[in-house]
Amino acid sequence: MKSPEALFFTALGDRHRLRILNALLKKPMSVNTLSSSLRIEQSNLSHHLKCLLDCRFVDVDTKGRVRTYSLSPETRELVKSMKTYINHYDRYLKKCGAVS
Amino acid sequence: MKSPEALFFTALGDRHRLRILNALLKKPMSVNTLSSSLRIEQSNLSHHLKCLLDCRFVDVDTKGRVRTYSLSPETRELVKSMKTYINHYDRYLKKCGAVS
DNA sequence: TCAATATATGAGTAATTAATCATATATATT
DNA sequence: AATATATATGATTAATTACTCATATATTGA
Repeated sequence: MKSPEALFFTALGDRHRLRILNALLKKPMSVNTLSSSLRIEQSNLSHHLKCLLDCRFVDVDTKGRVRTYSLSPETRELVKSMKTYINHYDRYLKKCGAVS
Repeated sequence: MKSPEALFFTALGDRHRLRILNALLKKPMSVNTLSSSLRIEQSNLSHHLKCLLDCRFVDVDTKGRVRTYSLSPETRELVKSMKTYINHYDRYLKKCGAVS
């Protein structure tokens, strides 16, 4: 079983989940809105949202049958501070053959 | 193909690679030393080191046939600042069924 | 030069993670 | 109550990533 550290990075190391976080950085959104604006199929999206919610990277607010997801305040900070680091490694990352 | 962001997290989202970075946080080490102290088989270790080196998470210094790996200064900062975030999500991470 | 030591690499296999599909649940509307 | 809409979930399959094994390369010392 993975360590919390590895789980943390694994949970964030997915294209769709990062797109979701970036979208929520702008404003809270329902599943439907996320699905159509990011072009991620509903069921697939729900699985990713579950992962993000389980880890508390996002919060959710339910109104009737609409569920609106938002970034948790900590995650907002995290995502922003990550960007500066990623910027630094950016041009090297694609050279790592181990991950693709 | 993955975005630089996703590559960044994927490269870090591996148990062994994180153990390597944590070990190098203390002091630079040769492949041999890393292999025996972390109990990672030599060839497997080399593959992980290649990944970390390609991404410039580590630097290497070659003296004869001994190659000594060290944390790049940026990575030292990164690893430390990550720990505070990970601490916050720690108890939730294990609940994410999507990754194991 | 030959053997030994340290490390790296490529290819194949195993393990993990993501996507898909069918279906379930819950709420709202008629 | 019946239907429609929004979202979630479990199981299967597809894709990605890690591990292993055999072998390669490079350096050192006899």
